[in-house]
Amino acid sequence: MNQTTEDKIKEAALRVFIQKGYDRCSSREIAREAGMNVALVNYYFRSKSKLFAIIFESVLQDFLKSLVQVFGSALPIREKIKILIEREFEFLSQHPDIPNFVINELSRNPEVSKDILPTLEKIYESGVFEEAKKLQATGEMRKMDLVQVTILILSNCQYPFMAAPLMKVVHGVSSETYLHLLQSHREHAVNMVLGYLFPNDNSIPS
Amino acid sequence: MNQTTEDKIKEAALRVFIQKGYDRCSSREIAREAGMNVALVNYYFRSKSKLFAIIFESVLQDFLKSLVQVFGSALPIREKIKILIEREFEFLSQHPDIPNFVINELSRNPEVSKDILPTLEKIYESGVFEEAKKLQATGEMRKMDLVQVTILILSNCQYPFMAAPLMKVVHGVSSETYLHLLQSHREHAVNMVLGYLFPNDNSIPS
DNA sequence: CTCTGTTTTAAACAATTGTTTAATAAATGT
DNA sequence: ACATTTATTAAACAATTGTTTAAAACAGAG
Repeated sequence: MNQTTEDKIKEAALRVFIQKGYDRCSSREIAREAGMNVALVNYYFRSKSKLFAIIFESVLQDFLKSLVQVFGSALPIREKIKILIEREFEFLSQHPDIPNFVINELSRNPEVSKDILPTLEKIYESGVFEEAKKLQATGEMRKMDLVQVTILILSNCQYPFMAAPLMKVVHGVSSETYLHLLQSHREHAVNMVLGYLFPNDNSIPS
Repeated sequence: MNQTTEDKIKEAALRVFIQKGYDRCSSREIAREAGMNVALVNYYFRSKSKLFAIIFESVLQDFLKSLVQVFGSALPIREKIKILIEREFEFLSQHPDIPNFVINELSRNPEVSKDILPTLEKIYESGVFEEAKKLQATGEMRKMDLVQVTILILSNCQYPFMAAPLMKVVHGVSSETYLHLLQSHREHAVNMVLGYLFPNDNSIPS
């Protein structure tokens, strides 16, 4: 509990922003969550939107961390994808509402802090795309646009968590049973994606 | 243009609600979009939330229509899934922001109108789940929870459209090239999902 | 035209929003 | 001890929100 007032505000803002989004919460709500006066929010961060920019940038960094770390590793690409999917499921199990949050706020304001660019460049510098192109040339990997490969992977990681409210309505399942389902969904995601991207690989159970 | 005032409000509300969500727009904005006074919104619909309930229910119906129609058809299940994916891509190409809209508003208020229940029951009455279980018993279809089958299918249809703002940031592509990518993504979704759900089927190109 | 009911408008309502101000409390340095 | 920043507070600001009111414009019937 030995944290500064500024940090208390940031933590409260993180919780409130992620849970409700920028427009669905008020400065007063953040202050209340942090247990202090409204004016302090602006005293430390000048405005609600400036505070949000700080929070959003750090969330986006966290959100992209796995991507950067895994792609930057020295593993063969098949392993990279496998580990990436597993890490995503792990991360999303603990932060299931971050994908929706990021996508919503990006669509509200697509301008993104330039502090993110170096992070993104790390992915490109890792050479993972060149590696993929080589494997595609030899026929080991299915030939398809590499943006689509990203879509393919993230679809099967993030959507299952994002769509929880919808699936609960459609299938009438509780939150607990749904989250339990997602646990066993992880290996399906791994097997399906790898099986499709590397059709000649027989190490994947059919 | 021979439409009644009530309909003009509904059309404006549909546009505004879907684009911005319930909390990010005002009654006055809807009225302005419809070209009339604010008070008319409440004159015809009593309140913003009652208007929203009407709009949301019809959007949800549209959103689930493909699911109901395709599953209710007489085709073999493999064809059902194939056509469902293709229909989803078609629908989402024209309404790319509906999935996010539905999921956001459901997570804001999970209580759903009971008018949706008959629609959902049609899916169960179609016998598609029994059909799937039979094929799973014979080994023709991969054995997995049928909720997960739904997740698998919808992941690869809806997420690509939902994640457009994120993908644009990560890969630095324009809206046009991204939407173009999604067109060719459709067959990948079909082939991957069918290939995974029906492992022994050789009619799918590897 | 006149009456009656419906539709539309401008104006006002209280509540809430983000933000600022001015005063107080706490901390810091001398 | 005092003086000076720094931190915190309550109160107020104008703007915007959803909603209501009361009057005006319009419609159709007699």
